[in-house]
Amino acid sequence: MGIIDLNAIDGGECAAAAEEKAGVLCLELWHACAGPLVSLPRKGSVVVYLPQGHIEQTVGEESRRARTVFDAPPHVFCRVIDVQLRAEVATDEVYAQLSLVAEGEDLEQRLREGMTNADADEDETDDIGKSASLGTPHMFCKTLTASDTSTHGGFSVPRRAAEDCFPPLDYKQQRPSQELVTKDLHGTEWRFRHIYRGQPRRHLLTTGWSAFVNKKKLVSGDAVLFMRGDNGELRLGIRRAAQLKNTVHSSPLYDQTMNLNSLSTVAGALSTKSMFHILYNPRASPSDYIIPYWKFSKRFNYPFSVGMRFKMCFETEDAAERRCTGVITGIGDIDPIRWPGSKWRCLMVRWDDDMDRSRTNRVSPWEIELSGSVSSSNSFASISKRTKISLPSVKADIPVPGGRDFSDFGESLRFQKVLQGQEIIGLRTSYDGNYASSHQSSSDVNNLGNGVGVMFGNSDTSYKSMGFGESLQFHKVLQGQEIFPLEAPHNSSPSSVLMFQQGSTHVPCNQSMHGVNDRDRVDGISYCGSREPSRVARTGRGGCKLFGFHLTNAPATSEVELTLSGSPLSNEMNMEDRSVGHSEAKVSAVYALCSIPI
Amino acid sequence: MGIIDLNAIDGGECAAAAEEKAGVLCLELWHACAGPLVSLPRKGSVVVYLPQGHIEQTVGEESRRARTVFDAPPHVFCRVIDVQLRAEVATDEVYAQLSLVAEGEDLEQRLREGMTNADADEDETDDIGKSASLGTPHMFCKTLTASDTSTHGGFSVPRRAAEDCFPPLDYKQQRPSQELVTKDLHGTEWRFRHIYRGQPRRHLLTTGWSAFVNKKKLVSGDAVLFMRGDNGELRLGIRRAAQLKNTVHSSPLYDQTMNLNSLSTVAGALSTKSMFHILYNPRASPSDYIIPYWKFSKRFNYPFSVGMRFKMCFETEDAAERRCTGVITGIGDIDPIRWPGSKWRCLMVRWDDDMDRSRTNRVSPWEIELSGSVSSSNSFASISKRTKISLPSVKADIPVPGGRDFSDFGESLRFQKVLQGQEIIGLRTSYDGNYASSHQSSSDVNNLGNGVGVMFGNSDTSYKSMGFGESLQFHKVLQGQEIFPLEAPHNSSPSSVLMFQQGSTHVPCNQSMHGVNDRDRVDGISYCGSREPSRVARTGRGGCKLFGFHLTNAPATSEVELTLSGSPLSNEMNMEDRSVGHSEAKVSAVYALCSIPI
DNA sequence: TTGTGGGCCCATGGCCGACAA
DNA sequence: TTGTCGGCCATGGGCCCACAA
Repeated sequence: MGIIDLNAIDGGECAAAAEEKAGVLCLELWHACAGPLVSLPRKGSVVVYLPQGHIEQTVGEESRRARTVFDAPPHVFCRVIDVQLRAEVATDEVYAQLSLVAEGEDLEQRLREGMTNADADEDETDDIGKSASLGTPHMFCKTLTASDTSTHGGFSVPRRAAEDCFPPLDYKQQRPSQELVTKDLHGTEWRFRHIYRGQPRRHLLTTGWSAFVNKKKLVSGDAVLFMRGDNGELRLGIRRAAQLKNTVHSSPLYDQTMNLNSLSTVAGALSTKSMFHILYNPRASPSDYIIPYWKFSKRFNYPFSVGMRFKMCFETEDAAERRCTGVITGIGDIDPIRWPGSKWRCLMVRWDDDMDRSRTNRVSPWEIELSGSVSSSNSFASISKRTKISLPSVKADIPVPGGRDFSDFGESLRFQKVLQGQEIIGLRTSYDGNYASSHQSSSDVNNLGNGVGVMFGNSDTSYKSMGFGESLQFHKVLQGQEIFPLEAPHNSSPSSVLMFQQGSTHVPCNQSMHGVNDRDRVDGISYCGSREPSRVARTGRGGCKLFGFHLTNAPATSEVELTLSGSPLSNEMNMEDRSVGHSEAKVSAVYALCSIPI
Repeated sequence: MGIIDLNAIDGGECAAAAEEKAGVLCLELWHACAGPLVSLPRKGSVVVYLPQGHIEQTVGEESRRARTVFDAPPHVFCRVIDVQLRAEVATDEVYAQLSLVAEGEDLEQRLREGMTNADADEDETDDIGKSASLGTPHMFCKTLTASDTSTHGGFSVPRRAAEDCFPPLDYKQQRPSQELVTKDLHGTEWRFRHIYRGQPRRHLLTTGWSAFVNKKKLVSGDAVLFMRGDNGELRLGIRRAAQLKNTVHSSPLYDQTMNLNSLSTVAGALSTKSMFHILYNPRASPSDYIIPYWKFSKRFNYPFSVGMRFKMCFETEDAAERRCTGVITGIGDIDPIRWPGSKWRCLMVRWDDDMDRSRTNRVSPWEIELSGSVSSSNSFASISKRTKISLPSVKADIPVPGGRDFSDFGESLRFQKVLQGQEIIGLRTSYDGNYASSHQSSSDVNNLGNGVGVMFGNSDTSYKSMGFGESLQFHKVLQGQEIFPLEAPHNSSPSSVLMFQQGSTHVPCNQSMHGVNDRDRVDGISYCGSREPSRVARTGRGGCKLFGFHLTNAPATSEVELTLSGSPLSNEMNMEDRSVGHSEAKVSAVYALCSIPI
């Protein structure tokens, strides 16, 4: 099985005309699967690449490493050399491989000088797929019901959809039926029995449907797309419900790390202005980190201020577009230490309809439209009238003297006060001891515990050092469980000790086990520390001690690296990890911090 | 599920006495699964480590790299710091993690001076497991029949085995039954319904058995072991039939590369005399590369000569020991370039019973016992009488002046004449061009083609340089196909050009795709070049050109690294490899050469 | 003594219309 | 118009003994 070239629209490379047509169909299918909100940049156009967002969406070891070595500006202007449409073999998830080359700084200079319209062509996004799909309306998308995915029955085809997309049946027959031959994004063939029966009569897919559901691991809530080309060829795609996409190995990240440029390679390519590749999954995250130049430049110097109202489009669960409104509650870099001046999700917002609690409270300027005045520049008088909440405005670019200090963000940033203030002081300690040398090496660990620690604090206090003599008791660390977020203590005293606590806001976190095959993969681990909020608990005998942990300042996600020590035989630790067979184990996890209340 | 510490025999670290007992049981179980021929060195003893054999058993990228950088003597004397018994999570395959430290050269010096009995204790192997299992005969091992593994029925327990290992049943009842609770090497619990029924009555495992077979992916021919500890606790293990163990990811090699010291790290540790770890699977290969010192030293300077007869033990398919006899047909280093003076599989042999064609025709001196005179040193007079074939004896240690020349091995080594003569002259060229820069970089490729090349030849000729202007036409490169061995030309002219040719001796070769998950893994590729033996063919348009290849002198295996160039859209190349999406692809493969006739 | 196969029961998959939202 | 349910049948898993090697 090979990966079908979804990009044959360019022609030239593809000799056979039939294949080219299939390519066009695939291109449409790709966009259909990607959803209405996804648009890709055109080949040859200029985009803005935000490494910050790229790292944020990259999970695991690769991201961890990149976060420390990535020394690139927050906004990189790139020329799009090539756009390749792809689909995950395992999940059918669509993604694009973008080949980019960093542009010279003159372009950026022009932008900073206010020449925002230079080289800005609003039409530069790749709307081929969209317009093409408008030209061929023989497509439908249905969110699967419980009955559709049950083993008990088949797939109920909406009448309009069947009449539109499937070859017509002879309705004069008692139970007209036919066999549908379809191909997915990979070119794999799927055959279904299409029958028109029942009382009242309806279109159903029976034989073959169950196998499809099983193979694609579809669950109710996922959506299937059927698409008929002009030549009558049927294609089908799937669009999964937003769910656990965080299986590292089923995501394009895998390729990213293994076969293409790793993040560190990207960093190198940026500095040398050579080409690099990005596997870009626009559905993986609501915030894009590849932005058309015109879109970015229009917003770069826009005078946002707290209180402004705005609109923003989301994709609803049934893959439809939905407009939401909200108000800007704060402005400020999400990571002023590492990415000062970045616009990546620099706007803090509150939504008018708070029904969806999980929605992000940080957006990037180019994601939103200002209410009332969409494209014009300075007509926010009307916006000011609507302002209901008055919060102190914060200057966007915060100076970072010495690279280690940072300013007070004001009250509007209070919710991230503690966590963003954390910084690493050389804690990346790997202890590869073993039975033979563990005793002599334990002194090193103790040194680490006493001397080095995580520095944290905020502008109200000086840095506090937390030693590592403290240890956490680890309870069951079992396969399939989830990792809980690091929570700040409930009392806001700056001297409180960070702790691991079982919380309600848990983020399914796939531990990145480098190259582990599917059978052995650790899908998630869970741990919880003391339940008392004030102080971490000392472990008794047998448990695993926390010898160190490590926090980074990456936006909206943080990372903890635990060095555990303890007998794997103990009841208090049990982990599907071969390295636990040794006396030490290291656990690295990345999880979101953005939803932590303080 | 965690990895049970199988090594609790040491005590001390493990607090609970019950767990310690379980550890003892696991140790026995480990040895039972490993088979009767496997013995591990004792902690603290001295062994001889043969990097050559280690590399030979390590497949893939890691081995490829190690083969070029490993700059260690062929025999390294090491102190065993620790021995950890392990079992593969995926396959239950047993292996051991050995922690070794290279000893000073004085020990080796003593050996070379003939003090073969110094520090040589024949009792130094770890026979705890064996003797313990002799002390607890409550164990049985049964090779699974078709009925045992069928979904139709359960597991038929041999009567003696059931009476020996299982708790007694009340035979007065109509159909006595009980539930057996067993644990495997990982501590995972398996419950079976044990019933005594049928006409005639017999012991059966019914409920639970099928799940076990499915989960462990047992097939008929595999064997299961049941073992009852003194406390009545039941353990079970499996011993798979020799089969496709060549799934890279299911082998301990994975850990080797990822979590522990890689081979290159071992090379470093050897030079600095620091500790290194080896994941040692004694069942993976018939030849051990970790040898007890006494065993090695007894044979190191032994005056082997062609014609000597010997005995050797093998494990038969039903896990029993079997003695085979043969005659030495030649003596010589398997790789005089890289490992001069190595004793690793330096004896060429012919077996008396040629029923098993696949048996190796090279053995190491310590693997065999000389017929008639086993332990005494110089009584090979009787052996000489038996000599039937007279071949010229070859001196074992061949001088390698300048590190690049080599001597004629004599007629007995003729079969490896051409291939062993090859050597690399700095060919490891990786071309990571891309669309943007491929044109300007092509000159580099041409430079490579004209200037650098593989040097090959033998003692009869001077070195011949083969340029890389030549190119091979690649036909279908498809998933699932196999790679064919590199064959020397059929005419023995030393100026012949090495070529890729479709041959009868193909070796299933797993391409090592670093960290690829199971679905995407390239299981094998095939290629064939021109069918005319004298000259490689020039490719026409569209095909893939061979820009370079690379041969190493590793024993019994060789390696070719191909740098391909060509459009992946062309009909002549199609590969399940995403990197082919670029203009270049690199293919690396390792395969055996030992069975190539010339 | 034990490997294989047939008999039998039952759980599940899967196709159907009934019914109602 | 279409989601869910009960009816119904086919298939296969799994427990039983018969028979024979």
